[in-house]
Amino acid sequence: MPTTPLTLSDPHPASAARRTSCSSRDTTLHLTADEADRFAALSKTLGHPVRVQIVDLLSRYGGDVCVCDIERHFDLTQPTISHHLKVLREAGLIDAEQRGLWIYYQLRPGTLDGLRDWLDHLK
Amino acid sequence: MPTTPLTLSDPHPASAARRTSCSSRDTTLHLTADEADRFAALSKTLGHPVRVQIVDLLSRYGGDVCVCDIERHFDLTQPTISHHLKVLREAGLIDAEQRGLWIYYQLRPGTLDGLRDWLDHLK
DNA sequence: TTCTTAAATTGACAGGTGTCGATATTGCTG
DNA sequence: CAGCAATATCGACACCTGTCAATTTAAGAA
Repeated sequence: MPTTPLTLSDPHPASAARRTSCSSRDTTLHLTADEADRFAALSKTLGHPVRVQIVDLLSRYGGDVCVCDIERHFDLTQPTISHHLKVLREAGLIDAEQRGLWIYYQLRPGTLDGLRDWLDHLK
Repeated sequence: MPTTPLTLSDPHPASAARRTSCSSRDTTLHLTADEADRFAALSKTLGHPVRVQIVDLLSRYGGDVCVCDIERHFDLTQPTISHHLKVLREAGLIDAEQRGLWIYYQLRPGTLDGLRDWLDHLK
């Protein structure tokens, strides 16, 4: 029987003076789960180069941009572009408006504000 | 035989005055493929709430944070946290430094600058 | 009403992602 | 050296993603 009991349950015993110790800082999370989920979802939406280009295009050409003006820039089929637009729409980043046969897209203002602010204040 | 030939090949004929037309703006992409790829890759890396929290934690606690101080905040197994750290490492967002048995992580400065600037100048 | 065109939807498929349990690696300690 | 503790890696598996061809939907135009 050992004279000193095994302290298997405590990974950072203050009593273990011999140990170099990992300093074990008393960190706490400062983002809520909801904030982290939201930032992650928005980031994921921007996680494809075609969607990055579409967002950039809509940003630069302000008003409304027709789907056919988006499609022409990419070497992808029409359903694939339509899929990326749907991903952006469902994330709340862009809005669609139908005029006649055509559908125009525009950036929805404000959606990226939270993510942008978080990135701006990092480090 | 029709007197007016079918113009199947031209989706936006200037001659079709009767047509409302989608205005067909002369848009061009302003991001290079490399920039879009880079922003997308970084965004993808931030596309998981656990990685968002890890980045935020490392940002707030400046210096070095031990893996065990990261793990305690999540209800996930050690290999899963290790996986997320690897994803962040391989994207160049964080750096690891071993001291004794422990491994300390820190945010690598500058990696997110391009993405941040892009977001800042959107719209 | 029928035709045409723009865009969305569907279904399929290959490849990627997140998670875990099990195992390996590495460094300290006795 | 042997044992232990912190972290990484491996292998498996369910689920998600990007892409395309085929089809559908919806809005003019004839």
